[in-house]
Amino acid sequence: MSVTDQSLSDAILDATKVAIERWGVERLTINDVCEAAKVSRATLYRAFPGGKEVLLEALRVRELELFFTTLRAHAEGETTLEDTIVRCMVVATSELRNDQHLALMLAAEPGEVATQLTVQGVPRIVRVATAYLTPLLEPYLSRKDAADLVEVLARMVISYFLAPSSRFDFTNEHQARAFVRAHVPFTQGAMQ
Amino acid sequence: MSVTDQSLSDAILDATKVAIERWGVERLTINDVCEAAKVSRATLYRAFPGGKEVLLEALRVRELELFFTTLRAHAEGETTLEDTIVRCMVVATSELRNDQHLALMLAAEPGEVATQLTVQGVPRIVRVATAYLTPLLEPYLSRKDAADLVEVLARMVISYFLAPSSRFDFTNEHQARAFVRAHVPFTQGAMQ
DNA sequence: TGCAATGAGACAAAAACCGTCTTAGTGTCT
DNA sequence: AGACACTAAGACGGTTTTTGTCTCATTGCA
Repeated sequence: MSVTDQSLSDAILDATKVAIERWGVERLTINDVCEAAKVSRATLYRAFPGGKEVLLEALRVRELELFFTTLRAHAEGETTLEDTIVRCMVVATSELRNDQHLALMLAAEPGEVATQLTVQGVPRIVRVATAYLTPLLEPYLSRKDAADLVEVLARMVISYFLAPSSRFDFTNEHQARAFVRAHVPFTQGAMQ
Repeated sequence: MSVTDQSLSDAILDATKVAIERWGVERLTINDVCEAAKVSRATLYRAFPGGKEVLLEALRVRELELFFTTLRAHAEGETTLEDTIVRCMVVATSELRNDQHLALMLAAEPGEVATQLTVQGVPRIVRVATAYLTPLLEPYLSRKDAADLVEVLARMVISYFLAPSSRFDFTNEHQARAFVRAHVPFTQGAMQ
């Protein structure tokens, strides 16, 4: 039962993603999702009681966790604090640029991304980022320092993603490293 | 007045195109067009009395004529019947592949393209094609033969666009030429 | 000033959408 | 076979969107 539910919910969330990519969140309809998932409306409402809002919220949660799971996997091989941080920044920024993880995480159209991302999205992103990435830094820092650092870095990545700077392009490893050395505590050459 | 009307209508049609590219024809609303055109609803309904249907119909007409105007311009330089035919086929097929002229001409979503294109669209396309392209062939053929040939070729291009063949890819000049020589009357090597 | 064109928005009618519910069908387990 | 869980299909009333029309104030220009 639990397994069936899981795959049904997943299939519906997959379909939601597909439907959003086609119609955009604003024009998304429950029927779109049902058609994409080849599922009746009754079934969808059973899986996600509460309708569209609950569905989108579930999708956001799933995509957000997927995002940070992937990110952590990319950075797990690094062997120093600086390398770990740099890798996280590069991968996170690159993923945000290419994919539309963003639109899915935030369930907002391009125009509203900025608003949603700053006002509503950041706290949750910071929370998940802390939960997923703090362990990566614990070999090098105390738990509290690691958590504090993850939060700061998450905010940095979001800020530079929303408003790119000509000084630092975080998709470029060298520039990301230069940024880290200049501005992140606990790393070589950082301002203390 | 006439000039102003002309540029207003054109601006609205341009906006319609933009809005369709963003939302798709199915989810297109009049307000989308008004916003894209920065025009009030009253103005739009004054320019296109009858609403969405009239608007889309006007867009189809404009895009269709633009398509064949461009096509004729591409083929006007050729100096033999065969070259003219080949060029038309290559350019037409290529344009259809790349752009979404199709969606605009037919005002239909991908799923419905086939239906619309075969049942409703073909007669009109054939009519416009005949009007625009027949003159290109008149140096080589009688008016009647030219018109008949244009119709057949138009149907060929549409058919091979909808259901591509591994034998003949009309975007490839050599393959198009081979097709013409094998199957089009009045050209060298054709079956009579 | 007078005139043509436009923007803004109110308005009712039509359409789309939502969320719930019933019914009938399907497959599974005992 | 019979009970059970699950689903597709679609009817339903209520809500929101969208449509098309209309009025009125404003703008720009002769």
